[in-house]
Amino acid sequence: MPNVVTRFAPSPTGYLHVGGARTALFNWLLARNTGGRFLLRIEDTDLARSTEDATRQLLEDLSWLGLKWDNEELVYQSKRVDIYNKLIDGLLAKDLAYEAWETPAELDAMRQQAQRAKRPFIYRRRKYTEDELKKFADEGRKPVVRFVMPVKEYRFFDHGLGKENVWTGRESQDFVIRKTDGMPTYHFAVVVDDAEMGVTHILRGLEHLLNTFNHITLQEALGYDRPNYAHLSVLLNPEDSSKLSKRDRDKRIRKRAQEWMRSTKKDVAALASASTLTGERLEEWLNADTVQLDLSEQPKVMRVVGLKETDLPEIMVHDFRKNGYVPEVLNNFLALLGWSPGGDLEQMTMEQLVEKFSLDRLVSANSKFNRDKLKSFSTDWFSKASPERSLAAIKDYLAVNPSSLLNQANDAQLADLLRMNAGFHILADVEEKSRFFFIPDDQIEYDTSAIDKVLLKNDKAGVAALKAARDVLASATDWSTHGLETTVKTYCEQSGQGLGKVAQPLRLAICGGAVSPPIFDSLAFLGREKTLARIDRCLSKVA
RNA sequence: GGCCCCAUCGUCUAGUGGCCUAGGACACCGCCCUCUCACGGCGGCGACAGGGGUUCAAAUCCCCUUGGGGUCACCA
Repeated sequence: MPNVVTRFAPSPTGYLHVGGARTALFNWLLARNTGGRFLLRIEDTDLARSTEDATRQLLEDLSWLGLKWDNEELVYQSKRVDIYNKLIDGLLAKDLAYEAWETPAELDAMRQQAQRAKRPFIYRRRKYTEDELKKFADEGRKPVVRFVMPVKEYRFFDHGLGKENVWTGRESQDFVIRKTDGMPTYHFAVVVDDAEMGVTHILRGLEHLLNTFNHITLQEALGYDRPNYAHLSVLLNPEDSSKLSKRDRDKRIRKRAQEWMRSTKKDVAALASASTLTGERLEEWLNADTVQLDLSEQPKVMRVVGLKETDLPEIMVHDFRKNGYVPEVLNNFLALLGWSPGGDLEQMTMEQLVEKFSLDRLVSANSKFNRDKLKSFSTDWFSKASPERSLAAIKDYLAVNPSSLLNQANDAQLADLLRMNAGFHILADVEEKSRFFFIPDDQIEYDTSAIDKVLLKNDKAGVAALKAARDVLASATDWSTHGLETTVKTYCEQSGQGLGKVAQPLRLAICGGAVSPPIFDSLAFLGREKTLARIDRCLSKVA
């Protein structure tokens, strides 16, 4: 396959959705596999929705994934309006397109009428009388331009489905190619740009399957070659098989907020004062699925109802990054959704993915996005990654999590934390298990059920063990992981106790709970002074 | 609802007419390891949606049914 050119053409609506990331990845892989080019184009013809900030976020995610595009100059459709208009004027001159004057409201009424009559709404060309045209002009109406779709059979070969797609064209209608604001529609711009950029292969979501009939017809009218098409299966939510959507995170928060109000018997006013949002705003949000909290409001509610960032379903590439996934893992996992290298091979490097990728191994059935499997890929990846790569990963994680306490750690300490947490799934797990190191000694909060179980049970056996262990540690000469292990284990043997009887009280004293990295690593990392201070504070709490 | 696409364990998938008593991975369950949580090791549970054909032979080809998804914008 010589001279393959693929492209990714997102509309800038913020951070990159994983579905979009997979589309970008497949296009990138095909280009790399064939020695071709991968181009990036920004589809910003919807002026109301496109912002510079959104474009920046999109490029940030794409770069983070490592999907480098080959065009130095980004193509922005909004800057190419003159080109589209010239071509549209050409179609108008050839009568392959025409001006249509219905307002959105009128079209809406026509659709409703069709629906009531139980027939599909199909827009076909109609003649306007002189009077009508004069009336529209007097009203100051602006026309759209519609493309004449011939009523005939359409067909194209789909490399994703591996079959020819046929459409009778009975429902084909004259679709809009220029909006009243003078911008081309997606259908027009996409066809022109793909042709002008020399795109040979278009890999896109299955939701575009029917659009393809419009696009190939436009190509014929404009005299363009037809590119190769491959439509990719849709990524679905594992819970309800709905399409993976940004709203899923908001949905999760709303559900939890409702549970919280029910179980604590609190009302909206209580939630409002605790979260500092207005009751009005919360009321509106709680009662309508269509209303979403914005990114600054979400954390306020989450804190009150006890939701962590990692409890929310990751949807945007940025979400995965913030939770401590690494691009190699996300790419690997995404590649396996709707494609397979064959056989039992699953975990692959980017180089292997590039080498193995081919269109004839695309899988046509929709796939559910299984985060458990992604997480296990991450676990495996970190267990094999070099210390240097892992260190770079956690520094990137901390860069997008500026409020993390681990930002206080230097590189050597971060490397140490990664080592002692070996076996972790994602970097957010390292953070969760290590943040206690960086909390001031007098702000450690003790988990009451852990105190009962570890210290108070059996007539305060744990308290006695902790006191004894304090003395042993206070006189320890070697405060290294290994030295502490020798000291404490020797003490345990001499006093005839299992290590667990001593380690758990110590763990509770230094971190406030029953879970931490291995105890000797933890003690060594904390240091003698802080360790003893925390033990003393813990003992005074239970006294 | 019309039109279109799809269909192997709960999930991602291998399978391209005989190598299939259907393989792997995740999840789940049990045992082992163990200073906690994890990691790890060993084992287990678990699928060709249903019905008709074609063929010596069907998970694989064809048809119907059922189920799931997509799409019906001056959004992309």
